[in-house]
Amino acid sequence: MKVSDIARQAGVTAETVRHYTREGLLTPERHPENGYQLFGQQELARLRFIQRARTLGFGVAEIRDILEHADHGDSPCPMVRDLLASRLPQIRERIAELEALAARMEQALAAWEEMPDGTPDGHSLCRLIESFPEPLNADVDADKETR
Amino acid sequence: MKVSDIARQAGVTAETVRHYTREGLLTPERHPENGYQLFGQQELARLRFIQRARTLGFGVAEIRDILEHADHGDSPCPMVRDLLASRLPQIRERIAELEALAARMEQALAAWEEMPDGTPDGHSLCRLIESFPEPLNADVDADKETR
DNA sequence: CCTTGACCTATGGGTTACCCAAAGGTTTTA
DNA sequence: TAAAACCTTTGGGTAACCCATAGGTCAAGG
Repeated sequence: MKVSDIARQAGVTAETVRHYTREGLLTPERHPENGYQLFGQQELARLRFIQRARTLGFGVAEIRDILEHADHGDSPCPMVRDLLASRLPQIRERIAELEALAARMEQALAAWEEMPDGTPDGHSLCRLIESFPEPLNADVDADKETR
Repeated sequence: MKVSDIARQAGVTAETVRHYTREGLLTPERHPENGYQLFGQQELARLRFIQRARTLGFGVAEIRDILEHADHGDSPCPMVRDLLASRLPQIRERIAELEALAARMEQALAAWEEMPDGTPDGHSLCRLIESFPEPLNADVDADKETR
């Protein structure tokens, strides 16, 4: 199998496969003559494993560690459980942040229904934004990479 | 006011202020002799405006556009409303993704209570992960940059 | 007056998980 | 056999900062 073959079978792009290979999660053989990467069934299983791990929230570096453990014959399961258990509260926190953000956005949209568009006058740039509560110096960056 | 003064007053780091300055959101004067950045009350107000906009989910590039509109004497309010209205559904979608992720994580943790840690045997790397439903080729990357 | 510590500057690299373009070699197909 | 399709590596982009480095500046105490 070449790159795009395994990619198609797993439902990812060839670029993603190359990315995992660069990161050491996949270790294809090389065709001795043309240098093409050659993947077998084992690599396909590995790729599917990676996908499942990704859907569980594991990062690429973590998956690499998990795979290395397994390749050494060690069970990665305890590590997997620990990672998952420690990550879950962070996800919940993130959800709460986003819900707060959505609530602020809705509140803004609702309030602005009955507020005139003001032309910037040196004291105000956009009342729609300035009428908002001052950030509490801690939740300012509470929505990193939302966009 | 120097960089760290305005930063303190707004509750952000000096690095953040420098970042906004580099991105053109703040345009401090320069001390002619030592090249230090000098901020006045107007810049402080601008910085606070930026913070409010950030808590509403606007990106730095968008805020720059908003500020430029205002600086040209145009009301940025309609733009602000449109941006907000178009972003809200994306936030909701993201929340739904994260909730699905949290549910998968909890389901995994629960199921693994009664599953033995297996040693990798060539057919299985980690059953805890492999016992999971195959990603549907679309939600694989549904949780980008969660970590 | 001078030293020290706190602060300033600009530059460049790191973070995350990929995506994309370019330049050039290879394989497949019509 | 020539074009289409695919392969390779390299390098740059994404978002919003954070951090390290090297070197200049300033305020206060001895």
